[in-house]
Amino acid sequence: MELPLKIAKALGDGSRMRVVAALMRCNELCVCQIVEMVNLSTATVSRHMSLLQNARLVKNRKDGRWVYYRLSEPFPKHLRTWLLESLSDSPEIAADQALLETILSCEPEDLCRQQKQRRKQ
Amino acid sequence: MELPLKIAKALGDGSRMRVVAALMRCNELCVCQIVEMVNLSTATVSRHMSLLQNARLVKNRKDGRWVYYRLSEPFPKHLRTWLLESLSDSPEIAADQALLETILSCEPEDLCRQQKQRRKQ
DNA sequence: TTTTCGTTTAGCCAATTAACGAAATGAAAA
DNA sequence: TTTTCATTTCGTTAATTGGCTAAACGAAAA
Repeated sequence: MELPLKIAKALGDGSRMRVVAALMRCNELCVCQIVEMVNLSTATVSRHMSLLQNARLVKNRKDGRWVYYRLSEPFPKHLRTWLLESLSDSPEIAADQALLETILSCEPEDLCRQQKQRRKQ
Repeated sequence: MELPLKIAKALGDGSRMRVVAALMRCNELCVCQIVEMVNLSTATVSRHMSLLQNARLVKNRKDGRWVYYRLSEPFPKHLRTWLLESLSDSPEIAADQALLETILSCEPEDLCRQQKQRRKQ
């Protein structure tokens, strides 16, 4: 029961469910992109991601200074289907999706620069 | 996202996951039978069950003084499949299953009487 | 109606979790 | 090597959750 319980706990938080939903469509996202989407501090997002990783729902890949997250392979198939179905009509997820298109249209470097600017204000 | 999030939170507790797993095999269980299985106070079990009901994972039926819980109809199909798969090799769930056979072999009335006895000790 | 009794709700406390800012890490750039 | 900078870890605080006992509820029995 340990792993399925970890998985349920991992999905039992709004921000983490939004990230998983985003990764089901996005292939991969780096931390700063996720920060931009969920609007939480980098530290908080990092902790959320390590929880998701601990539940084996995501894995990461380092590219230079950036860390990219994507869904784990294999991601539990039926869990994925349930999530897709039950989140298909969620306005929050749809809004995230729209926001992500903007986020993905610029380079992570630019995103980080913008976030740094905002922090100074 | 509200309902799927409620569902994930509801499943994100060991006792509640055990109850759902039990109900996937058992058709229905009354509160005192669940108390016997998870070994928590009646009040705590009742609170867990109302959480599961609020996530629409279970529904109840009153029969005299007893309240029986069963999985909701419809229970999310793919979620059920994921749970069955991922819990199939869980020793805790197997132990619960064995315990349930004993529990189900006596009438709820007897079970309640025994529990009351134990409380007096 | 009054009593009984299985279940639920209320009130409280301890443990867990989620958030942040600050400090540490570690890899690329200078 | 030293600096830079995205990310992670640490330390703290506020909010949430899970547990209990006691009180309330509500239906059946007396």
